[in-house]
Amino acid sequence: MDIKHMKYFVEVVNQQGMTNASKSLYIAQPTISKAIKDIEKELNMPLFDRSKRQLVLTDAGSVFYHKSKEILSLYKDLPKEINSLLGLETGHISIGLSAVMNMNKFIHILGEFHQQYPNVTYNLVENGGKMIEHQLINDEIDIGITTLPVDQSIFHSLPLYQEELKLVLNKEHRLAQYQQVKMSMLKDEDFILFNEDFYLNDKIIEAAKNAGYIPNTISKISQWNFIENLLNAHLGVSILPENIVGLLNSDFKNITLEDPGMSWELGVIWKRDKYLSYATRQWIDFMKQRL
DNA sequence: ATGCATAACACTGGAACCGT
DNA sequence: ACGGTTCCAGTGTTATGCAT
Repeated sequence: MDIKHMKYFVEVVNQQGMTNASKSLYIAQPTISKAIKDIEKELNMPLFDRSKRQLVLTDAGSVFYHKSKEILSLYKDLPKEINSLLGLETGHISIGLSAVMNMNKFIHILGEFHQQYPNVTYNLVENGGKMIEHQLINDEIDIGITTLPVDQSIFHSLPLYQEELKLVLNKEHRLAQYQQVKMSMLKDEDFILFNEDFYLNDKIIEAAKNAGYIPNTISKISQWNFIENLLNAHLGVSILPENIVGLLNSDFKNITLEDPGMSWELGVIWKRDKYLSYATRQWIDFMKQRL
């Protein structure tokens, strides 16, 4: 059994079948079949339940899958590790960014990190908090920036900053004259919310429920800058973190919400029990120093 | 029809051997 | 010591069988 066996096995699981795996790996199906048999022979236990139409992982197969992924990840990062020992400090970091955050703060820190480690490259992906957690669990990204708290048994976290959530509406709106508003006063309003991938969405719906109603959602978006157009068109009101409010056109009115708990905290999170590349570890250390 | 397993065969690279 | 040849194990392919 070697790295190649593990690579084939992981691909069979990922592609949900040997035939699909053979296609994605550009090799013949029997090669895969034989490789899986070889592993099973060496381990002396089946990795798949073949009695069903589709291959199903056995308990042993599940353990082998997760361990193989770890080993393949270690193997992939080996050249980078060696480079870091030689002082070349190269690497690549995939970062999932909350689509509801002020990017300027983050980009500034990234810029400073780049000065120190110019050979490190990045993949920046914008998403909702739930999707970021999902991507971290599936090892699709190395680091996420999202809402805290997170499940501490799955993730490590580092708080970034806390901010208030503000009601944002058109200046001509009937509530625009108020300095402070309660959620209960928004009972008859149409809400422009984020989609279900966003924890902000959950928070707003929960606050509305606490105030005794289910918010009437007129539109669900995945990019905060769409809100500007929808507010301009008098389509409804929205609730946004104050850092995002600061980026909006000044023609909108933002109002403090009196209800308790209308704030949130953003933080850096990464998966527990996962091997982190040299570049990723440096990035986390750098963030810790900066914060 | 589709997907996995098996058999037979081809190709490749390394080890062993041999002649110069 | 060096270079050429042979052998063999490992890894892949195609063809085909079998189960669902």
